[in-house]
Amino acid sequence: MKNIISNINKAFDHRIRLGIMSVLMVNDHADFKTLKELLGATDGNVASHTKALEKQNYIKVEKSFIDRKPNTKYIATTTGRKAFQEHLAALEKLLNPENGLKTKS
Amino acid sequence: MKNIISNINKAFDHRIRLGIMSVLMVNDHADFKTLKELLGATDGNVASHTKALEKQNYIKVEKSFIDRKPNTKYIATTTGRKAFQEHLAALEKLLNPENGLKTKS
DNA sequence: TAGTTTTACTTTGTTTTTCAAAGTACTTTA
DNA sequence: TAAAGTACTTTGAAAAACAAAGTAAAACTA
Repeated sequence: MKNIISNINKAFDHRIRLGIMSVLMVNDHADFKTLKELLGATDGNVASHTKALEKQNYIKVEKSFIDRKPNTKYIATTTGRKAFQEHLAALEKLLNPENGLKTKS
Repeated sequence: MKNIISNINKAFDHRIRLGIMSVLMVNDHADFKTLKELLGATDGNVASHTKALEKQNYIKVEKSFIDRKPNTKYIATTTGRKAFQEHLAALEKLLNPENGLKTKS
């Protein structure tokens, strides 16, 4: 490890994306509206952050019609779950005071 | 709490700022060069992220000369320490799977 | 059944943030 | 005293974030 933040994943460096992943880790899927409400985000915000995670292959999208209305369902991919867990491990390591951050005694 | 990310502090939403605060939580101070090396960041990057934290009154800066060379020392303020600890609490709460993120049984 | 509102998103363009290269002001070394 | 190094700061381009506006179909309303 070259530096103390090298294992922190840039893709999860934003609270909305962190929130999306957290939701998708405990639920096998969540739809657009659910994410929007849980995160208190605007439509455009949910759209762009989910798109960013999709681009990285961390989540996938399934579009269908439920009750004749369009429904967009987001699901964390295996890659995404793995990446997120590694991110959490990196966070824990960084934030744990007993981890060599002290520069002098 | 209106939504699951409302207690996550936007000011710490970036890995470099997270790293700076982590370092300043365990060390009573750190200078420019130390932060730069620990974080593996560029000069401009350290400058702008410390400035952002300074603007929020989360860290303060002390400038002096050591061995006739300019030295910039960063110190976490009481406000900053408090804000960071609250941020960590919010993160833990969000990331703990047993915290009401499940939308259905 | 024509018009209005709502739902479920997507697109757009502005604003904000991030970033590293270049700049500054010294000090040190040759 | 010229060149190189140190310790930052400034700058401006590039990328990201954001919410307002747009779209399209459904549902309600008169």
